[in-house]
Amino acid sequence: MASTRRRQPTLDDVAGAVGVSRTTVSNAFNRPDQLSSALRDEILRAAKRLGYAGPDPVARSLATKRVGAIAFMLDTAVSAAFSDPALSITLDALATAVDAEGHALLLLPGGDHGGPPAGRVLSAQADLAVAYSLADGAPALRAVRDRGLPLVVIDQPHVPGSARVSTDDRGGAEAAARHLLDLGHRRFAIMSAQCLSEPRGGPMTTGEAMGSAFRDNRERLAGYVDTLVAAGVAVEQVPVWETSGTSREQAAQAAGALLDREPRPTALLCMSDELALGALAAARRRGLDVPGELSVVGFDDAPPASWAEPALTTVRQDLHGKGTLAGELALRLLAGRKPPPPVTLPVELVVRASTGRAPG
Amino acid sequence: MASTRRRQPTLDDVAGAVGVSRTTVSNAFNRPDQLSSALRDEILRAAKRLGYAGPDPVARSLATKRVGAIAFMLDTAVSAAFSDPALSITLDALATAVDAEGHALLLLPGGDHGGPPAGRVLSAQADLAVAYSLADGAPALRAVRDRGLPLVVIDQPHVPGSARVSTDDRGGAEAAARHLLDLGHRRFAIMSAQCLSEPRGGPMTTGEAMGSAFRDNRERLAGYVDTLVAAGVAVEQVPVWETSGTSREQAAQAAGALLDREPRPTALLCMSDELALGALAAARRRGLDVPGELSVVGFDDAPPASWAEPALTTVRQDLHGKGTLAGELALRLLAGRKPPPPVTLPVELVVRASTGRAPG
DNA sequence: TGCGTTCTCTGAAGCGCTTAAGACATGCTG
DNA sequence: CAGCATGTCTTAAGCGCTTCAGAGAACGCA
Repeated sequence: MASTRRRQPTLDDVAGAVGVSRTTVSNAFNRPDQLSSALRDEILRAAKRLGYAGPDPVARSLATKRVGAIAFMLDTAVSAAFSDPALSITLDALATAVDAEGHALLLLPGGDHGGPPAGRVLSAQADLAVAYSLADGAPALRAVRDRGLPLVVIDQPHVPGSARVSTDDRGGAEAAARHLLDLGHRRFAIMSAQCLSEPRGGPMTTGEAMGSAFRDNRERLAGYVDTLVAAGVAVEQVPVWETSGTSREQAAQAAGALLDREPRPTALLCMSDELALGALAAARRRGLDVPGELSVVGFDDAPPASWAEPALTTVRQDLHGKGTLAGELALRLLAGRKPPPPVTLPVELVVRASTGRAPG
Repeated sequence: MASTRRRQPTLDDVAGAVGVSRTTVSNAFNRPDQLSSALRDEILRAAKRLGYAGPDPVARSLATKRVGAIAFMLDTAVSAAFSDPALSITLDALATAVDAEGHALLLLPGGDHGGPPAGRVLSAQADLAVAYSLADGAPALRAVRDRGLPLVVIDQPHVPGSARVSTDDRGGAEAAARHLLDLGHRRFAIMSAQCLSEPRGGPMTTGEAMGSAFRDNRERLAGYVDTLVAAGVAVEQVPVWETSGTSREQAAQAAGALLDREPRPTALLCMSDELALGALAAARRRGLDVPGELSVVGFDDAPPASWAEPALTTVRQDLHGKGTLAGELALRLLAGRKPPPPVTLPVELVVRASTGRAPG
């Protein structure tokens, strides 16, 4: 295509130049033990002279039925992905794990329906797909199945035939809510990231929120709500706010809306650290003392949680371990082995400085 | 391979089932105008019935000589990439730009020599490569050339035949240094990220630092040093510290080492916001008032710079624009057009609260 | 009616590589 | 010296798809 790129030499060119068969040249690159080292050297020299950089990856893949890449499917745009430390860490661990076996990551960012467009998935050059927190019923998942690609899902409902790793979202949320109840709080508000496949932004009822297309959302919400209900909190009075995006600024705006309500909540349950950090910013702007007048708890325990001022009370999950495990599962499926039973990773409440006794 | 994955049907299977030629089935998927819509519907129905999800991407690529992916080559591991907001933003903008034309990003993380291993590049399934701040002479660059892949370089020395976009690193550094000189500072220290291909961590002379394998490092350093020298500062007295990694904690440690020296510097020139934010943390731990006792300036103006406490004085570059431009250049090369002359994007000093008059 | 178009569909040649199977010469064993 | 293993290289059949160059039939127009 590129006019500047003139035709690259092929195996046949090298074979012709040296006067051997194409197979021998292929072996020179792939199976050095299959030919005399003298001939091999000659072939490699000729290749270099002709500007042959080695077997064409695409042609090789067609012949071997192996690409050497793993498709990573996100719900969000790449931007949101990278600005979310929780995802970054998981992705990194995954990349490291599969890199060891020579697999690179092909990024398939989200489109409009809670995941990448099906067309992208169908034409992706990959041996396996990893789905990270896609919306239920995302078209991408169907496309993966149609193609017969092995699949690893992270923080999503189980897909038959695929490997799965997820987090004890509900347990973590319960622990967070219980912690605040123990501190005497009774007026709560909940901050949620995007709930529905079609993001909206703004207040919603707990009922609406429970209809979230995202499993981790539903689980965390259920953990909060069940715990509050069990403690006798009138949950229909608990406002839930969906942020309009994932940036910290958007989180701050959402938190502001919640904090400007009367009566003002004394405790904010946030479904991620980024939301919680936005809430801290909103509180600061209003001159609200945290934790004196407002307690905030996050989820994930990503690095910024401990840098924050005040340091964030949050639910720790092993992000790195999650990614590593997902990578190992991927390698396992690629090796032709069966997916093991789904794994749920434990969480742990980390109490820091952003939560305190309820005021008054 | 995967024993669970049974043979997927091919174009021929569909053609056989419908009783048409393979070409016609191909056309049904790729060029709907080449056949009657009745037949097309029948073919699509048959495909669905047989579980044929569309043309195999690899085979299609072999025939069309087009993959639909762009290799993104990093110096660092994926982790560092994602924890660096400057890179995240650039990468996102790039991804968005090329996504519009149907290209996904293939991530090639760094190995040991200032970029991904050559072997990974040679076997990467991509139509074009983007190099982001690789070390000079990284093997990956040679591999790209050997393969005859089009190349876009970001923040790197120009490579003949490739497109290039970079930042006015030197100008930005000069502005930062001048700002501090104007505030009366005379005792400086410089914090640098990884300088050499082989990271070391620790103090280094400005001479060593100028031998950095990374162009942006050299340029920023030169900007600082030239400006200080021109103002009569004894530059051999200015300590330079290379951090041992890119995390904020590592930056804080490096800054701590600098702040514990006697006489303590009153101004810290940091080659990135992340380093500067680490420095703020180190100052806080030591009870140093910023900007009363210490001024800190960063580079990049990524979002966390303005959230910081105190908000960071820094050199703004248009990270999003840089990524978008790189993406456009990539598309341009893919369209077979010639690379335009290298572009250098302007920068701008943003004065916030982390810099003030020199104490005393 | 005759002839050039247009519409549909087919044949066949690749794209560049891997790999099973086999040819041939050589060395080794008993 | 027969017989067998070993080492070296070749032949040829794919991998699954795209696309150029037609073949026929149906159609329009003068």
